[in-house]
Amino acid sequence: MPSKFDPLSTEKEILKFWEQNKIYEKLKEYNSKFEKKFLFIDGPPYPSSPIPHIGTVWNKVIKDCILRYERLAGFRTYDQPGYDTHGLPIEVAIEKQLGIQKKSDIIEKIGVDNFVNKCKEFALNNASSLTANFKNIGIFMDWNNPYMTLHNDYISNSWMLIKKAYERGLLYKGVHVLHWCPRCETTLADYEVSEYKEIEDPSIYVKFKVKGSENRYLVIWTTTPWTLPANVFVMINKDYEYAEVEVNNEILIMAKDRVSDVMKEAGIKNYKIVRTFKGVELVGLQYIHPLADIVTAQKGLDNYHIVVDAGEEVTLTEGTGLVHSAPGHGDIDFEIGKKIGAPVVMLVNDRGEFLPEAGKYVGKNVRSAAEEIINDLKQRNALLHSGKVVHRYPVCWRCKTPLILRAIEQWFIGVSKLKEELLKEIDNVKWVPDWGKTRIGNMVREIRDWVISRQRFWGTPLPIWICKNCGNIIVIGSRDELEKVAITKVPEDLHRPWIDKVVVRCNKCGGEAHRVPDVADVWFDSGVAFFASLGKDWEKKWKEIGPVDLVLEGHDQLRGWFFSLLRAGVILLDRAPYNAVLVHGFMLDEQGREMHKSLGNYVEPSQVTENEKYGRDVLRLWLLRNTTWEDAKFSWKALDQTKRDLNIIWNVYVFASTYMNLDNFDPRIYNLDNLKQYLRIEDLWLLSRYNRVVKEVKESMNDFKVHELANKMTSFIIDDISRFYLRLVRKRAWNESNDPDKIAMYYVLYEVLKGSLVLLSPVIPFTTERIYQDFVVDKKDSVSMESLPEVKEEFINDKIEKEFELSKEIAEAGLNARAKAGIKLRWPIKNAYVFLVSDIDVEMANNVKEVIKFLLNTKDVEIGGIEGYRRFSKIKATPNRGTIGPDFKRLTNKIVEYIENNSEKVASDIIAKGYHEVVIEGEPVQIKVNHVNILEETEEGYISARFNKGVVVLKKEISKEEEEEGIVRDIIRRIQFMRKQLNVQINDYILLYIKAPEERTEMLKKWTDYIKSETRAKEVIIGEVKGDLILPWEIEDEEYIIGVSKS
RNA sequence: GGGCCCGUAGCUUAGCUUGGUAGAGCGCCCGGCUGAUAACCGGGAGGUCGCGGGUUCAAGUCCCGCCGGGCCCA
Repeated sequence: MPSKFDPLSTEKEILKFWEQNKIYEKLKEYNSKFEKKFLFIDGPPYPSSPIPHIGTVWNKVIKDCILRYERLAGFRTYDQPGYDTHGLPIEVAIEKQLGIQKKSDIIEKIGVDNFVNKCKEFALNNASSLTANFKNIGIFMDWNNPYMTLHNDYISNSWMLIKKAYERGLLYKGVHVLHWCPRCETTLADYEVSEYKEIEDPSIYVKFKVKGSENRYLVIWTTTPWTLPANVFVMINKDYEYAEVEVNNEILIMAKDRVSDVMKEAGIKNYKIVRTFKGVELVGLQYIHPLADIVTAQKGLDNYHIVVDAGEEVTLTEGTGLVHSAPGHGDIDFEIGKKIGAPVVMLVNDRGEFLPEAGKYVGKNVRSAAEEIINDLKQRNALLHSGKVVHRYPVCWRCKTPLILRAIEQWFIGVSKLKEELLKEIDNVKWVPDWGKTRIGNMVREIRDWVISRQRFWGTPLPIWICKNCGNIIVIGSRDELEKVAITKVPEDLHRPWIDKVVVRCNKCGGEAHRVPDVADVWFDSGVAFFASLGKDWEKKWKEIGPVDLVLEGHDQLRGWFFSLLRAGVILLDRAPYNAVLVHGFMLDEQGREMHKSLGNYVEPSQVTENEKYGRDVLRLWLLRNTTWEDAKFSWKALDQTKRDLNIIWNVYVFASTYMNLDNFDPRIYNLDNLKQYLRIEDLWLLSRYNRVVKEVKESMNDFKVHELANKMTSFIIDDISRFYLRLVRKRAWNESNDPDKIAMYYVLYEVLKGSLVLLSPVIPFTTERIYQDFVVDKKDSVSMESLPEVKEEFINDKIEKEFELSKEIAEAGLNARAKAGIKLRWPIKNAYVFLVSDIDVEMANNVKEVIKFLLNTKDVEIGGIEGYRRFSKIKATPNRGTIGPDFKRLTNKIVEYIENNSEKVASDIIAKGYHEVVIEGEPVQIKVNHVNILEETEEGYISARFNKGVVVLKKEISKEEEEEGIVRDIIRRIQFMRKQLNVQINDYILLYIKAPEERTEMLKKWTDYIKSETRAKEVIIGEVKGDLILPWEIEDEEYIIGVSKS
């Protein structure tokens, strides 16, 4: 493998390798033989744009990581991607393309068939482009076989849900007040009302004259004057306090607490509250509608124009405490009106224009008519005040037109009846994280019936036929079923307009039944994915491979897709269709804002993946390291760091590969049992660490915690292997012979690195594939065909890991002491002293004495109890809370304080007798050695560094012998540098010439053998200036001239 | 108005399910080219873990309230 890490060219190479060697196809074939199954259903993205958002890339990379991991884990993995291809996003895009302004133009000018075909083409093109982008970042899914909601098999399968709902008595056509887009001319469900805009609307106070009075008026407030022609009654809260307010000889009735605000807003300064009373007095009061003479629909409504108690639906935060109600244009109005038997007056057509029943306003757009309505009110002395208000108003999620509310007849599935079943089912699902369950639970408690019909073209046609003769409803569950009852040809394409022409024979009267014209809600399309995507014979397939093992999407899908899947699963199968849900966060910009092209903060994935500084795996690793369910902020700095980490990982494999290849090491001819006796303690430590990490990672992945996989594996390779183990074992690789000591090290390293490669392959598949092809000798076609490494519990050794942790802590303190004393690490010292508080720590440190010596670069190390520090120090005691707490409970803080205030006395008693006695709050207390840490201050001539388990002491002064060896090591270092400059290979010999200061010449002659062996020199000639490369070096203020030649 | 999430060193964050003396990277200060890698390695300083209560011998971690920020519903 190349020694230099170059992600961009590596990744292109691997993309080609995968393509040319059909790696995915081979993997699929290989994987299909596994016994256990893992069914994954892809949440279908909208192919509305060919370039994916980084957040979408994160989504795909998480999915890819999990799928790759499940394959390694031995699961037969169902990995079909999906695309959501119907609905308003596509329709609006095509309308724009074709310059269509209104729905009727589609029918009259373009033709529905033509329109539908263009929608289809658009969706397929974008899907194709997205697919290429996903493949490019290494997403191993079945891209030749995506499910698409526009496929006829998918549509045919999906009909079964509606039929099942019908059979269960859940399907109905009914009237509800729903949001309506007058431009798109379709209803929208609540969950599609996701966009709001700041909109200016009229804010008017209107007087409704009390019937039978001369000058008494109910005052109502509205920002939707267009709903006044449809007014049926007025709502109050009977428990509120109301007032009669005298203004210009008129009595205005409103809530007492609203009087001053209303007067202020209306600019009325002269008014008087003449009476206050409970709202109950108003109930049943009749009023006269101010526009009755010009609104046809108001005829016959006199008896309904009364004041009604609506309880807490009426608030005092704004308005007057009297609420004008138009059941045809308001949700709450509708529900209250149903209770009291009031008629539903709905005066607006699909385009947002008034119907003839609106009388004077017929044909006018509801928003445009506001001014005229306000004028008419004024002329009738019914307008108290007219102003403007800017408020957040819902707009169409695709075309941004302000929505209106209309009571309209639509097709519903009565899911509110299934509330208890839904709540029970979410308990049976694993939610990662837990709060996903709490959230969706709250949604279920507030669930409303599912409006599944839409008045558009490009969608799944509702499979509902109604007999023209007798009105019988026929619900069809599949294409096969339709063919059996159709008396006309069933077209290949089940879309509108062709499906509209299919006539069905009525099974009741023999008459002709025609399809209702509606198409289905897009959440219907995605909600049926778990079975509709299985193709023909979905029921048989479901029995084989259902239920879904995992669905995985952003947290917005709790209310969206996860919810629609859940509803569909319970309706169709009486169960949640999935076993587990993983929720991921959103990708934000560096400031925490959402990324949008219009905001100029949008980063395209290719800015990372095609950047020679980074690459695909850098992006993948960084994405996966973020905590999956939390929103993440994009960060170039974090990508820099990730690149560095990947480089270190690469170098670990370069090191291992280089030396193993040099020695022709073949792991297949050895086994661990034979090599066990040659293992050093650091080998055992690495095996312990490795098996522990493998175990932890497997546990993490049981919960699909991919960020823990990514973080633990990279940390293990970088911290444990690169920064620690390789430093310890490097010298073992230099040995020329096939020494078992070296082979043992190679064997352990190979096993660990190979297993690590496999575990990392779901995270960084490009890099691991490249390394795998060079590093692994017993290899398969691809790293992705490997199996997860086994956990060998017998190697997990708490004791060794603690010993090595201790050695690190000792080394850290020792290096600190060196730095304080100004002693370079390269200079060997004769002695270091380590004093530890705990006898157990002393024993452990002695077990890793050789490691400590190496790490400190000392010839010897004296390890002992903390009392040994007395030779160098004065002593003190500090409290150890971890042991005081359990022993003394509530006295703990007092004892801690006592020890701190009597440090030396406590310390000396403990040293002398093993304990210190004191009375605290009347209780005798015996402080023992394990209750404290004994620390001491260092004498002159020595330098120490404390750490929480003890102290490391070094002699400040360097001896002559130590100095000589230090200089030799400095010389050796320069020689290594020059070898590199000459491009001398690791196993090549050199000739060496060294000219030293006169007083060093004799000294150097004593060290020539040492220098030879350390630098791989054939000869060392002292005193001559010669060589292919000659450089002067200044070492300890003296000049040395070193010459190097290849031999 | 209701629900959910987040708050740890100057910056970015791990730790929380399973309570025990708070870790990492960058930045800052001081060192180093001990034959993979200077795109590297080492040491140090720096943290009232948003605030206040509670449970506990012991709380970043569990419970309650508040403050600030974000998302969803209305």
